[in-house]
Amino acid sequence: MKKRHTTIKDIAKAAGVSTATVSMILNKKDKNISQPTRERVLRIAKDINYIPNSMARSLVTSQTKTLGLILPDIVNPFFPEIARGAEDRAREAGYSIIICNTDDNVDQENKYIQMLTEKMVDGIILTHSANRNDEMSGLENSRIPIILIDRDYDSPNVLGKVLVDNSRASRDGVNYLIGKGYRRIAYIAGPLNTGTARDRLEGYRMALAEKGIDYDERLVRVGEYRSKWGYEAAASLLDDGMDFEAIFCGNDAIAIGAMKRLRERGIAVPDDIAIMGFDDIYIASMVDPELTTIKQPNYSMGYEAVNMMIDSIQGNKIGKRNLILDTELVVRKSS
Amino acid sequence: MKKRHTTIKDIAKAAGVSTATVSMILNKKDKNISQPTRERVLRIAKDINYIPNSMARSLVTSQTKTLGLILPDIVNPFFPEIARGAEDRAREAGYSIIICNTDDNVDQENKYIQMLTEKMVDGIILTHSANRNDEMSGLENSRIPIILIDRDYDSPNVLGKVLVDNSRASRDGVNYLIGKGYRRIAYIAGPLNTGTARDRLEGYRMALAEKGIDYDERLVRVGEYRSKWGYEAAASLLDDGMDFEAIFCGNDAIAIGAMKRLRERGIAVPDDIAIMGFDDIYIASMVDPELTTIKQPNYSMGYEAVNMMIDSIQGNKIGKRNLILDTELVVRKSS
DNA sequence: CATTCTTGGTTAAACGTTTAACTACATTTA
DNA sequence: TAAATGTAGTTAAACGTTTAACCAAGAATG
Repeated sequence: MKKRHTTIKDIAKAAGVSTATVSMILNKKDKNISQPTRERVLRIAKDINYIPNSMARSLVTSQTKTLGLILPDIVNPFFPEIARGAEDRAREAGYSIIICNTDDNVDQENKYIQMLTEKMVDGIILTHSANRNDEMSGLENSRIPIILIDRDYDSPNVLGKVLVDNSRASRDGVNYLIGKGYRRIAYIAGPLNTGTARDRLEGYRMALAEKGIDYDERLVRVGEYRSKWGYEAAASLLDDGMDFEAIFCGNDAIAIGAMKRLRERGIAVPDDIAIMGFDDIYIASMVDPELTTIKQPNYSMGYEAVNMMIDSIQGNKIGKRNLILDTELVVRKSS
Repeated sequence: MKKRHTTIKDIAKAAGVSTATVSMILNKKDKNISQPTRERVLRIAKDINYIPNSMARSLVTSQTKTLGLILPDIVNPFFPEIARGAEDRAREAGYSIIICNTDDNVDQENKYIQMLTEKMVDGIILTHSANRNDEMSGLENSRIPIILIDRDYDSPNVLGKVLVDNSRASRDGVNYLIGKGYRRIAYIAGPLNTGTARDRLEGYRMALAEKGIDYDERLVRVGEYRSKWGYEAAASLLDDGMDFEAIFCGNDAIAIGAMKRLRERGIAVPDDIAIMGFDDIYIASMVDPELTTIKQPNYSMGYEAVNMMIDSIQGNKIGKRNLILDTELVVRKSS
């Protein structure tokens, strides 16, 4: 009593036509099929509740209508919106998305690329985890098209990129702070083995340089993209007796951690010290005071990456394409 | 110049054996294959960088090693952990996960079930979106195994459930508040067409009843699971001139919204009014004051659901199985 | 009226695996 | 020594589609 699914053959038999005919009708490649036949076949298909088997189809067309989405960790509030944007565009185009969490582990990433290759996905959207010291990444010898998202990386294998200009965004943010009159601005950075952290730090330095403010490296702390780090770094800045009027943070998580510590020390934000984040994660508008930050277009990144992928799959070989999306300064209460 | 992948046939030819032999070796069903042959085949497979085509395999085995995960919205901070738990267990077992966002739209859910069926996933993990007025749900005539998560629903088609006892958890939470001496406790509920909201409200009433506190319906507001609703409901409670010492909220989002409004009105939490949430989302520990709440085991829910699914796929037909996971009262500063 | 087009299909191969059934030979066992 | 068992494979069908190539008969064209 093996559960057999109804197939195109069943329809063919019931309708008294060949499977080819059925296939053509179901795929609307039916210019030369008579109306009565078409209707009969469609009717029967509906009656027996026919569901196509896309494995079989994929085997012959070598298209799975499936995309892989590899990112560090869906639990990190930065990524769900990306995933959602990706999924939305995918659905519109009839694609589905397999999701993979790497925890920024290159080995894991490589395994996933391999797995997705076996599953014959039509493309991969990748937030690449390679650190600078990249041992040969699986990205390099993948045979399926890859679009990079959020993090830049150079490889002949990537077909496109969707990024933001972190350095510029960061510069704009610091400029805003300077414009508000703050001069001594501390910076709590993320890990410098990531390109985003390097670029953001560079933007910070550029902004200072442009306004003729000296770069004081004692005001800069390098760590991780986590609120725990912000919490620690803020303490260390205070304990070192630095004087500063504002803290620009590598991302919102850091900012929130820092704010927490300042609050514990009885320092008022923004009256005593202003705080600025980066990302505009969901939480940013809910903390007290609401966080001024630089909004990354996460949803759009996901959406556009998939869009680019689909464009390219459908043969509009636009060649290598890079998309730089705009960030937006979101002024709230913390500055 | 069509891009052809290397197949098992290429290996077979190069090794001078049949494809069956290669297949057996690659799948470790190779009891009666000689060691030299085995080594030769493996060698060649590696050399030509062979990658199996799982479409072809799936077609014959009718197993895709893929699971569908249908949930309302991955952007809602409640769900990423579930997704992560699911993905982690899936990966351990060699499965991958297709993710689907329904926005609590039953039509969308049905379309996804259909799509996943076409893709021949081995199972579906579903946070069901049906409201009470459920027009025939696609769940009912799916032919693939379904495991329900977070939201209960009765259907012969579901193979198992992973839930928490919302009513009990809620009762425990309110009991805690009562234990702390609060008597007049308001309740800001989620939408009562969801089972979770109904159960949580019931728990609230039970706790009151047990301690002989009158249920005052003017202290109860019903709305949505969003912080905006908490923000509005808090205002309405205050504006109606109700007196109360604590607010128990249907979830953390509501609680955060309510806290925001109280702050704006200059009401101190917890000194003037205590607040308690439900879920323990990531943000809960970052707001000020940190939110006392009831932790749902989201990661475990995802993990266990997939685990149950895999168990059942692998033939350990344990029959219909329901798993009720424990919640945990997390006492922080807001109460 | 012979030819070409159109209409309405059919046939059969192909996609890349897995797997049940078979073979051929060598070795054990009764 | 005949039968059974073990070893090392091979053959071929099957999974459910798609699609290029073919076909037959009537309609239109020159």
